[in-house]
Amino acid sequence: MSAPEPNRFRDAWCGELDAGRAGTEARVAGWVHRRRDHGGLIFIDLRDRTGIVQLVFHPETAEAHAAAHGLRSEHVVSAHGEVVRRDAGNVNPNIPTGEIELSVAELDVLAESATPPFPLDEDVAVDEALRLRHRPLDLRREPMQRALKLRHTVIKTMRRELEDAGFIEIETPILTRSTPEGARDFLVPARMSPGSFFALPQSPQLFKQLLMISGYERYYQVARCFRDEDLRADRQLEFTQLDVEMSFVEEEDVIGLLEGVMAAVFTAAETEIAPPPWPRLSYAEAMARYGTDRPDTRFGLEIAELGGALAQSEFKVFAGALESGGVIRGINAGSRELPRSELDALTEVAKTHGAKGLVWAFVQEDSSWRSPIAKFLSEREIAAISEALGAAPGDLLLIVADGAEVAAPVLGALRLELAHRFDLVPAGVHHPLWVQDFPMFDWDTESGRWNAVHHPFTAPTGDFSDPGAMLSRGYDLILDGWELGGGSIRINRPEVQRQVFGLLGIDEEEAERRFGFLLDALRFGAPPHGGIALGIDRVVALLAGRESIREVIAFPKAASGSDPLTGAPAPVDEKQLRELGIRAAAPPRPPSSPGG
RNA sequence: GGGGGCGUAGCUCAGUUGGUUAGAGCGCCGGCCUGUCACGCCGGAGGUCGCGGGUUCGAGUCCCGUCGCUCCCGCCA
Repeated sequence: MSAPEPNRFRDAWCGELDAGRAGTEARVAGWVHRRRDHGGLIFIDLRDRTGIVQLVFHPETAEAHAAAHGLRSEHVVSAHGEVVRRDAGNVNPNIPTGEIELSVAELDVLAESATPPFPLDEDVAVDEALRLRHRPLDLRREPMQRALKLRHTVIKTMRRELEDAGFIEIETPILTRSTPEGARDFLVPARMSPGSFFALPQSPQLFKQLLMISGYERYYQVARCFRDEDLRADRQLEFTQLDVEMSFVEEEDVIGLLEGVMAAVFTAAETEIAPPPWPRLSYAEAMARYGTDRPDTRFGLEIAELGGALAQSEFKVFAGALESGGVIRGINAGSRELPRSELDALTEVAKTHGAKGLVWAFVQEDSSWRSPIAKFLSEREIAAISEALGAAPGDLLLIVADGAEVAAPVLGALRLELAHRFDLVPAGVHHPLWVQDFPMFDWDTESGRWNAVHHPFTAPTGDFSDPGAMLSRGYDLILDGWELGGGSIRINRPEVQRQVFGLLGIDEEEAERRFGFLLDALRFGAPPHGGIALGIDRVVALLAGRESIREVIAFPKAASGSDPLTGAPAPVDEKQLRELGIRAAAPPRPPSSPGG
């Protein structure tokens, strides 16, 4: 960081004073990080955005010394004095400025601070609700400063890489029309059209496609997106994505571009990652081997297919699953001796994800099983399962028999649970990969129609006469089990777009009403195009090693969807509602306070 | 909407089978201290045990409800 513009508050950064400045005068400003008042000598650790420097107050400089005596945590001061090299015995090797200190001649107290509600000078785990309520203070803490600086670095690098590749950033509307990403929309009542609503964008999807039709060819945007769904550690009501779209491209072009961008981001974040190209996995393979479309491949525990070994089984649970078109799959959890309570806990995990039960078996020295179902299986079947799972004496085997749509996620969840429980994820290792060849449609038994697995603007491959077998030209970027982003080659021919709408049960009239502007634009020469959207919050959280994206967002919502800082959402005046022509069906709940 | 976890001093936590006046460390306030850097020493203040109800001679502890935070399922790419 370059030296600050000199003014009456400061002419140097705390964190950048060094022995080279010894013997010169300097003026610094910042917050009181810690004080050590010896009665005679007073030491103050002064903090600004660059770091910490020690101020020393000698009794001989009576005025400054008296003022220093009254300093408390987080008071804001400006100090002027001489930069002095510390004696060898007084050097503090723990801070970058530990070789020097500022011997203060003049001290200005610019603002006092109430006692902070939680410590800012050490990295202790403080209740998150309290941190969010006092977010401005929380953001002073070093971990948050680091996180937000990293976020800036990530975004800056993304912009630089895309600009170097000829992309331009174009803003798209925040007040727009509901577009079907599948999530619930946030609505904004339109005062000038009573009874009508804007929707906040779930993504700039249609606008970026229109920009391709408009001939910009290479667009990006750091775009805020909104989805009115329940929150999670990796999901907020509003989030930021790097939105990219390009013309005259196919999958390889987009994937190659993004690998370059992400590799540059990792470099900028000083984090190791394998050089591109990164591995590809088909959706079918990801589901079969890892039980999820966003596999964490940093550890093994792959899922194995056991149906072949059990085709003739007389064990009812297995035979029944196979007869009804289901599967039998398992995981070798490795050499573990688990008490009954832990097996029950694993069974609970399986049930949470829809399994009716979980079969466990310990492989004994003679290769026989200790398992509740051992007596129902023939020796040959046991041997075949053990073989398929690569089992050795001491291993714990977990088996699920169910429909594939249940067995896969159950085993996927068990895989993660085992990795977590037994600490199988290697530290400091990152595994990127692409998942491709998603099904284009899936059959929704509830509504009795086809759904778009990605979204209805994704280009399909295959034959419309067999929608269930069609694949999409989509691709997801997965890193360590996090879905960092997804995109696709889009439909650029109106007749294909109409066919997809038709299959989804959207008739001509509805298509015209909801997407007429897109269909119309497609008539005037849409180039082949495709793109991707990367979840920036997730990218930063992953690079920062944080479990939750709240840790890399300056002012996030709590998991309940409210903002503990501002109290949003909050009731509004009756007058505001009248102007908008709307009425609240329920009286607003009074703003709640803890313990209220 | 459903399930799990948490809620005790400003902060982080302990609190036995239900039993007398609810504790510790840090922080805070006061005093002493001229080389500390998690300064040290002495003294002090600080509690609606989230909130409401119940059981009991007696509840931080047991029961019911409720609020808040959080993780997960559903939902959401």
